Amino acid sequence: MADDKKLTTRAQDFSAWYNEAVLRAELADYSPVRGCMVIRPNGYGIWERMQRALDDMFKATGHQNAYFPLFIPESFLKKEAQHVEGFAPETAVVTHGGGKKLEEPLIIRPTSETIIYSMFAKWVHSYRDLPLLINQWANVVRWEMRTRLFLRTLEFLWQEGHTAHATHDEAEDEARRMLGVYRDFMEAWMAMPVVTGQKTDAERFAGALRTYSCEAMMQDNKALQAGTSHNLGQNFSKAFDLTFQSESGSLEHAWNTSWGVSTRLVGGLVMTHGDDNGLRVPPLLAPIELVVVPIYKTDEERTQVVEAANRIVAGLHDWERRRPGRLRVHLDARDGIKPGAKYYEWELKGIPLRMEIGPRDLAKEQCVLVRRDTREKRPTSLNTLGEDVAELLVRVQEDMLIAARERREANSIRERITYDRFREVMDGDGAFVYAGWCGNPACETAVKEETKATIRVLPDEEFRSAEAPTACLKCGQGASAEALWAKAY
RNA sequence: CGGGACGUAGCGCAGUCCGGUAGCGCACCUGAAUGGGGUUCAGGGGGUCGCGGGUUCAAAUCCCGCCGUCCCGACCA
Repeated sequence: MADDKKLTTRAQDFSAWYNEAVLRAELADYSPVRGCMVIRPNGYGIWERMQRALDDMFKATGHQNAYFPLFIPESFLKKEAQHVEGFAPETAVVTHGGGKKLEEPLIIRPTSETIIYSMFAKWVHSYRDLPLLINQWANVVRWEMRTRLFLRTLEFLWQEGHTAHATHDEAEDEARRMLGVYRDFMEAWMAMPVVTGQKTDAERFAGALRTYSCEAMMQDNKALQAGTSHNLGQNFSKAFDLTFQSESGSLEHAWNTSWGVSTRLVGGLVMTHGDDNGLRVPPLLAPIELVVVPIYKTDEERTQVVEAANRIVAGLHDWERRRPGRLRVHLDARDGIKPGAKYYEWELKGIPLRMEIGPRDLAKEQCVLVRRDTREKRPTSLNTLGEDVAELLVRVQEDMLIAARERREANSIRERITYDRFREVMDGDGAFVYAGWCGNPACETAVKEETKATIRVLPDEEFRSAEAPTACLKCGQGASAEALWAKAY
């Protein structure tokens, strides 16, 4: 819809709005291969900043980066029974190489547990080799039936951490710790609040003992599984003979964890913060934090204003040396495009802060700063510009998280709810519903069939309701746990 | 794999019923004016009409076959 200047209204069709927003903000494009996407520089810039921040966090928690092969022998995948059952239906398989049929087909990794733990088995001999903490940045392939830009593509970029530990408790601590790292990242960097907790057996990773996840609420009140962390127990170490000699001399199987987040986060960012004018990117992740738009009529004015703008940008660069990290500022000096058109373009891309500067401003030694999140305009003196910009960026980052959290809570139901009412809610606007679960998988399945909602997680304590639910949402029998029920992407 | 729709310029579409010179909007290029929230005017470039076959003097249009995409279900980070 190149001639339609406004984005589709979210209320009418959030999915249509999402596709439109992603394409028009030039985050991604469709590729010639169905279900795969091309990430454009603007989208990759956001992902790159996510990558860097996460990588720093992984380094700080003692993990090292490594790289493992794209191809996995078919027999490897089959070594862990649940794992192959879970992933076999969605694998891409290479059967020919060099013009000849291969003796053993090669799977294009849907995830790397098998190849990584087969190597861990070579590297680990003693309890002194543990814990082994590895992360890899890679692309993986899962042959999904239905795809959506960023949220579910056949091929996607991600990070997968894989660790080996001497005891169950150490592995459990690691899985929980990395879930916390994800949560911190999503809230502090993405301004995207999440509910953490444990997955039910139905939603557990194929081959894991326990799966933990971060669930974020999108603007259509659906949940997005934004990151997962698994305690794999000894399932893979037994399948790949990953053993070590303990301090007491006995031979034992190691305990593994794995955890990952993907380019799906970029989609989550769009679905959390976007509005009818396009994206809203939190300052910490914005490839450009501040865009300067000069305003002028005549050529003389243009010369004068652009020169002044260049001076101001240089001044900001000078000032920024006192601030950690370089201020990412862009002067949009393109001629022949009216300022209004530039405003729309940068708003569409979600640049958090805009500076408008023209002859009238220069005469008053000021400029106008405009926040993308609230679109609030504020005249600002050029003398204190550095401090004001820095302060505004911090405030925008904070306010976006607060706004997202308020929206989530406004669409959460914690009061006791009947199943009929629950069905109405799920048929209507949807919500995060905190209600009891008896622990019976049959109830979970029945609800999924009837409403398409599932148990997203059994929330961690801090997310649970003040009063523990007493009855199962579906069967009304005694509740053994509180569950977060919602529709999901 | 079941149900529905579509395939015509970079994007969005009209034209198909009723066969007769390949069109529109946006984007792009040139020029001029304009410039504090999506500028205006004038000129211009760009398409084997998804692919293959058939009917016909003549096919985007009718017939047959194939391919592809999107939406709705089952699968999923």
